[in-house]
Amino acid sequence: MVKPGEDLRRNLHDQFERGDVYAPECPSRPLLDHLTSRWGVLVLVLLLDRPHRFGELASLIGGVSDKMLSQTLKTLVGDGFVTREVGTDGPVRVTYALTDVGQGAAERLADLVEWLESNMNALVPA
Amino acid sequence: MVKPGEDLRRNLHDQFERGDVYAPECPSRPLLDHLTSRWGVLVLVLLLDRPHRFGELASLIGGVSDKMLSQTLKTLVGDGFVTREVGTDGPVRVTYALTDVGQGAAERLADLVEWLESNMNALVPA
DNA sequence: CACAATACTTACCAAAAGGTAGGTACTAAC
DNA sequence: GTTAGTACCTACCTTTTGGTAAGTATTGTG
Repeated sequence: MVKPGEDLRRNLHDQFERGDVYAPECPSRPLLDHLTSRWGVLVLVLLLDRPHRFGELASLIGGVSDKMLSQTLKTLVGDGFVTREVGTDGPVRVTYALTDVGQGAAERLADLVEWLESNMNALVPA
Repeated sequence: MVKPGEDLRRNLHDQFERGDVYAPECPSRPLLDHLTSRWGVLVLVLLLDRPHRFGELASLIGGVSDKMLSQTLKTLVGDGFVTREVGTDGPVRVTYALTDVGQGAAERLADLVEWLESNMNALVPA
């Protein structure tokens, strides 16, 4: 029984005790999209090493624009993969770090990235 | 020394003995994009179980259109992650399977997906 | 020969992602 | 007060992604 005014998110959460990425309406779908987004992967893997400031990420990730980086970070923070901390004293300094869940995801993404970097040559020359 | 007519792909391959996804021109970048594409992930994880036919993939992956599925498969075949085999006898039957490299990638993606399906509830309710 | 099934492809359109350039807000240093 | 640095945001535009619907090619069945 679902009352019309009730929170849809809550219903989905109840409906999928364990996620199923093959179900189009499962909340894990957007999460997977964010984790595997073009810039999201690269950000998360960098944060696995240590927390980074915005400008550090921007210069380490070749080809990313300010706009995309800030958008990507906002999404990851919103999902709960990353924390955003603003330095109180001095000029503007924002540091991004992994949450506990973010750490779990980032480890698996780093595994994929490292595998790809090692095995790239088995793919490209073909 | 690079002659104008020479194969750019070859140069890039020489240049990056080991891939570096943080370098914008590294060939690993597009490969990572294909591996982590919306439908690519789901296809590869399914193929980890066993080879599948086009129609099977279409019905197992909720929400994918024929067009996107065939485009995704074409890309994965082109990269060398997946093989495409057409049955010689009888009506049209096409079977997709992982290559050896595809297997390596798919295992890592499956790891990520399974982690996400288990940890989804630590993220969504927040 | 008509019809169904499978695996596509094509044309058309809408939405999302992404780039560039410029602007903003805050602070510190000169 | 002016300038520089950091971390953004906004408007504008192009490219890519993705959906729908229709059509194609091949083969087997009746």
